[in-house]
Formats: sequence, C-alpha cells, structure tokens
Amino acid sequence: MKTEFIPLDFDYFDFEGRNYAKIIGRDKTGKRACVIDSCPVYFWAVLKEKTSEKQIHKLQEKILKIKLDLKGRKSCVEKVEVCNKRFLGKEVKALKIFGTNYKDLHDIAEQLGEPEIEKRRGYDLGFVTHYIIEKDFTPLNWYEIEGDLLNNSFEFGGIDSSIETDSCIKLNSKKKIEKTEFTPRVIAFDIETDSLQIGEGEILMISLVGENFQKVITWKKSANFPFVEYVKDEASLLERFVEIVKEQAPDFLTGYFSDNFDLPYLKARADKNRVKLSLGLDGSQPKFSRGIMTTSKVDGIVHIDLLRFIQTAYSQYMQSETMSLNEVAGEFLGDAKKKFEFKHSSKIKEDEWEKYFEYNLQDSILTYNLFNKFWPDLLEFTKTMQEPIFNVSRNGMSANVEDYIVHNLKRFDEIPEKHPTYDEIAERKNRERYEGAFVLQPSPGIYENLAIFDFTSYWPSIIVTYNLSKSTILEKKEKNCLEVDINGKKVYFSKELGFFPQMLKEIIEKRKQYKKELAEKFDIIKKARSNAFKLLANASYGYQGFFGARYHCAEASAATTSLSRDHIKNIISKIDQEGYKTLYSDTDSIAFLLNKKTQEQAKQFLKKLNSELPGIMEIDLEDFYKRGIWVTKRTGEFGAKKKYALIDDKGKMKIRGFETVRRDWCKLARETQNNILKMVLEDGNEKRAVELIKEVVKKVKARKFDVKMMSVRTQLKKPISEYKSLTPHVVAAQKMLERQVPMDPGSSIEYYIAETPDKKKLVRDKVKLIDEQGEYNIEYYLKNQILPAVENIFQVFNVNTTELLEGKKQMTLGEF
DNA sequence: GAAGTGGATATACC
DNA sequence: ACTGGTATATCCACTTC
Repeated sequence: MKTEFIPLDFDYFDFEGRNYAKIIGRDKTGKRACVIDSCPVYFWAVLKEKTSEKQIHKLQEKILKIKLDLKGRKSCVEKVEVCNKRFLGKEVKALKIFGTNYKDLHDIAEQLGEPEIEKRRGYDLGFVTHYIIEKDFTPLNWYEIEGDLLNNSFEFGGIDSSIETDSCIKLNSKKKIEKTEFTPRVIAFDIETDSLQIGEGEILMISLVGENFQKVITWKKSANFPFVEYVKDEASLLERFVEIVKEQAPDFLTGYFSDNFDLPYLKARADKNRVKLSLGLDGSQPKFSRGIMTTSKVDGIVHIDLLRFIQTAYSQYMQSETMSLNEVAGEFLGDAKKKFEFKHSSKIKEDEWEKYFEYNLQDSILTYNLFNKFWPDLLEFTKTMQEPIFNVSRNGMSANVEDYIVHNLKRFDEIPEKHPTYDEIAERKNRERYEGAFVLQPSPGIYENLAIFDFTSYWPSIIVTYNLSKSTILEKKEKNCLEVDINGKKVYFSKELGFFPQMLKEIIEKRKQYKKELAEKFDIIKKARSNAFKLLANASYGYQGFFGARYHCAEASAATTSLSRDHIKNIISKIDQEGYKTLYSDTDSIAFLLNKKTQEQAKQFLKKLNSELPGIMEIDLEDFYKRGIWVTKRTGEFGAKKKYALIDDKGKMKIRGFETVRRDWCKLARETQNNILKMVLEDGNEKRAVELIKEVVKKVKARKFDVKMMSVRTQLKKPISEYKSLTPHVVAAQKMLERQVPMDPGSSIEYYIAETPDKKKLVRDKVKLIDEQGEYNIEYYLKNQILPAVENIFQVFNVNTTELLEGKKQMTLGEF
C-alpha cells in the first residue's frame, strides 16, 4: 500500500534478536498509523595509520567470528567492511562492523582489543538516533511511503493487533515530500490534588482541553456545570481520564510541569486504587525515567511538558520572574490565570467548588493555548535537531547542539565521537578554569551622548573565523597554522576548515538569511526557525567548554576567550584613538562617549572598523543613548562592572545589573530604585530623586506599604539538607516544608523580614512566610533594602544618603 | 561581645 | 550532570582581640 506519513513518535522493539523501529504518526487522511522498519546496525573500528592490507584482512576474519550470548540474546558480527572515512577531520581507514542487535554493539566493541585498532566508535547513539541517521527518516517531515499493511498478521509477534493505531505498515520504501500542512491533535490536561506531595493526597479533579473540547472530571462534588462530569470515586476518575484520552486520540498530551507532577501523581494514585493507567497505544502505563529530572513517557502519544521546553528555549529572553503557568501565560498569551485566593484542597467552602472547577479548566486552557503558541518552535527545533520531539522538547541547549552535530556528520563522512565516560567527565570537571571574557572597569558617573557598539554573535564568529574545535586542534605546530597563547602555553589550530566550525558557519548564515527574509515578510515558521538557529549558535561556545560534550575541547574554548579579549581591547583602543572615550566594555560590547563627534561620524567609523576585521567577524551599532549612569561598588571606590543604566532620546531605559532587575530584592526597593534611575537619567540631576527617596522613607517608617511590597523571593538551588549555611531563604523553605509543601531544587520561596518581640540579631530569625501574620521590620527594610539600592546612585551626585535621611547635613562639600 | 573577614549562596551579564 | 566564565552583593560562620 501507498500513503503519505508524518512521523511523530519514535520507539523501537526487539523481535527475534533484531531491532525494529516503531514509528507512530499520521497518514494523509489524518488517521493514526504505525510504521515498522529495520535498518542495518553497525559501529566503527578506526584503524591505526600504518595497518597493512594483510593485517586488515586478518582482522576482518577474526572479527567475523565474534559471537555473543548475552541477556538471553544470541548476537554476532554479520559483516565487516573496510571503508575510507574521517574521524575528527582526519582521513582514516575504518572497519564497519555490522551486528545483529544495536544493544550488543558495545559488548562486541569491548572484545576488540587488537593493537591495529585505534578507536571504537558509533555504538553509543541509541537505536532510534542511529535509525534516523541511517534511513534519513526524520521527525515531523512528510514522506510518501510504500509498504505492507499488517492486518491481524503474525509478523513481529502480532504487533498490529496489540497497538491501537488505524493502520500498521511494514515499510518498504519512503520518499521525503514537500508538504508542510499538519495540525497536531492536542489534549492539554491538569490535575488538582489534596496534597502537593506525589501520591500523598487524593486527585480531586482532572481537566482536559482540546480543539472544541473542554471538560473537568471530578468525584468530589456533583454539580450542574456544563463542562463538569461527575464520577463516583477516584478510581473511576482515573479510568474516565484514560477513556477520554483514548476517545480524543491525540498526537500530543501536554501539561505544565507534568513530567514531575501530573503524570507521576496520576500513576501513583492509580497504583493506590489498583487501576491501570493504560494511556499508551500498546496498552502500557506511563513510564518514568529516573535521574534528577523525571521524564514521563506514554507509548505512542507524545507527552510534552511545556515547562521544560519553555525553560530551555525561552527563559533567557523572558520578563517573567517565575516560571509559573500564570506568569508565563500572562507573558506569552496576555492572558492571566484566574485568580483564586482559596486553598487548593478539598477543604473549601460549598460555594467555592464552581470556582475551583473553572480554575482547573482554565489551567488546561492556558496550557493548550501555550502549546499552540509554541508549536512552531517545537516543530522547527525538532526539524533542525532531527531528534524525536519528545527528546528535543526536554533537551538542554548542549544536547541540542550535540544532536545537530550528530545528525549532520554524514555530510562530512565523519565517524561520530563517543560520549565521555564517567572517568573522563570527572577529569574534565577537575581541569583548571580557563580565563573568560574581558570586562572593563568603568568610572562611576553620569554621562551624556553615548554610543554602544557590539560584535554580532561574538563567540561563534570567533570559533568560525579562527577554526577552533576538537577536530582542528593540532598536536604540534605546523606550517601555516594558528598559534594561540593560553596562559603561557601555546595551542595550535589548523587552517583547514573543520566540520564543527563549518556547521556553525552554516548556522550563522542560515540565521542571517531567515532574519533578512523575515524583515521583508513575516512568517511564524521562519521566525521559529531563525530562533532555533540563533540559540544553536549562542550555545555552541558553551558546548565546546561543556564537560559532558562528545566534542568537548577546553583548549578551543580557552582560545576563543583569549582571542575575544585581544579583539575587544584592540577595538577599544581604536575607539579612543579616534577621539571618542570608552566608558565601559563587557565581553562583546563597548559603550563610549561621542564627545564632539556626531552619530553619523560614529556610523562611518564603524564601517572602517568592520573593514579591518578578519573572517566573519562583525561589529554592529547597538544604539545611541542620551544619558548613562555607572555607580561604585558597595565596597570600594571603583566603578562596579555589570551594573549600569541608560536612557535614549525617546526616554526608553536600559537597565543592567541593578537591584531593579534582580528578583531577590523586595518590590519596594526595586521600584524605588527604578524610579530614581528614571528621574536622574531624564533630568541629569538628582533633585526630583532626593524628594522621592525622602517620601519613600517616610512612608516606610509610617508602615504605609503593604507587606507584599516587602516580600523577597529566592530560589532553592539544591535539596534543603545540603545547605551548609542557614540563610533566610533556607529558613523560609523549612517553614514551607512544615506546611507539607514540597521544596525541591528550583522551588522559589516568598518571605519577608518581620518585627520580632525579642531582640534577635540574625536576619533569618526574623523570616516570615508571605502569608504569615506580622509587620515588616522597618529598620531592616531601610538599612538592608531601600538604602543599599539607592545609595550608590546618589553618591554619583555627591549626596550622602545617610546624612540626607537622618537630616543632619543635606549636601556634602563637594556639591558646592 | 564587637569587629573584621572569608565562605556560601543567589542572581545577573554577556 | 544536562552549555561557559565574570561579577556584585548579602548573610552566615568563624576568628580575633
């Protein structure tokens, strides 16, 4: 039979000792289909340079005899081919060793201790990745496929009857086609429970939302609401949930924090109630991976935890201070979560149930809308990395970079490098830290007429221009190579473009092209693709420095930063020589005074600078600014780095590093500082700001502010038990635990510093949770929040804040 | 017991 | 363990006098 098919979920199974890919997707009629396929499995033995033909032949014979009987499976080497390949850029002779089962390749590789064999590679990709590469059958692209329809057949142990798809096809051939239309069927879900600890409480209700479908199932309260369905008990609730998912037959099941909360909770309650949560198309229950981060997998239906994806792809560009569904939806959908102040449990008043149902439904609606909002990104990320969307949606950026590399090696005829072993990781982590970027110490003050230049894609442009990577580093100096001094030690890189810099170059070029096309005509898919390439480029430098990377190369990272320091210092001196005055610089950007020169002159000067840069390196005009302020560090007289505020002609501010942008300061301190920066930057003097701070202090003393303005939010970075020092936020976390609220790494805690009857000295002794009765500690908020936030700003104008507020002396002598 | 200092901790910048 | 290094600032924990 022939049809069109889009692969969504990739899995595999073993049958008679061999591996078969099991791919779930949709056909052209929108029906769910399962495609079964196989591919040769093999790994590589890279041979030493001087191995003779005779030795190779002998080796082949010997390897062909390898047989294994492990884990109840008979496996053997089925074929050995001699190939000319590349490994880390070098031409090599390698044996392509075919086995029976992918999972046995590692064991076969371990038996190859022959001296002629330099390295064994390509057995650690996992069957699914290997299959995608081998067959070039990539996720979320349309294919024209031809195969045998399995209908009540005995092939593969009767898999077609055990899997709930409309068809099951044994693949014979496939061809990629130019078709993009695909609207995924999505069900978003959310649960409400009595306790926040997994499985500890009862599940009170579950909401499900799809296209033209909204429902809340509950067993707690029979009610007459149009979207609420009542069932008799918790077990029925779980069974009904499974039933609805089956009826709706979604491609994607999506939740928010559902990897770590909703699905594990559902499974735990199903176990307790002795019912099966058979969500999988093969009838299986969700499977959970162990590790720091739980991942929850449902067979055949792709479970997407949107929080995980948003965190890696978007959090660095977000304004939201927490990753709560409420805030994230607010930012991306402009849609705030319904606000309910009641406790999330069954212990609520009779008339509050309706609100609770609405609330539960609303969470699924938001999740559903967020999924659609991020669908273009999920799609393009997946197509770019060429790994299953289940993985891509959970990957960090280093894994994304690695997936991109691994799926693009074929073009370079490269044998994949292996994943580092446990010992190698330990060794890499132990290495000395290499020197990073250059940051110029600013002189505190307020300045007028500024410009900022910055290098575009600084790290990647250096890696590409200078060809820095694991595959281009040289063991010793060669003719016409690059020499970089790293802390007195010389490192050399070849000038023959390596595959990693080459890939990176393509990524940057593609990104540039999409950006240009986007400027001409907006296209949501192109925008997502451009973003995927941007993130890939940005993460490439960190990837090479990352200890867990297959293509880790600390020397390349150290060379990248070393060259970055040379370049930025060089540009700074050119700027100053030209008659401008550099004020500040951090990594890839330079802020300087125009002095008497015009903006047009600066633009012309930029062109000149660019003409002198090597390779793909480029400087851009970030913007012009009317005014800017740099302050001193709180300890010492020097200008603080990474802390400044700017304002442009339109009154738009750019604030970096100040408490205003720090989540771990109270709202009042942040807002006050923000207002003061605004006044000072708008006016060029401190007069209005002085009046404001006096007013704020007066109001703090008179307790005019709500305690909400005083709350401090801090994140827990590790399990509470691992903290060596008992800081205020740890004390707050302990208080949360007493309330049975789980406190895991990543949880954030909101607390304030309260007045205490006895004269306790430590801040932590005054910690109260945000909803705890009490009054804010006036002295603490003045001395430790408000004043520290504004002191350095006033100091620029020679105003001593302490004296100002104690009313002793308003101005220091310097003022006159 | 106050004062000074280094370590632990969180968060931001690029 | 799940990208890198640079930097500021707070509060605790400890030492010193």
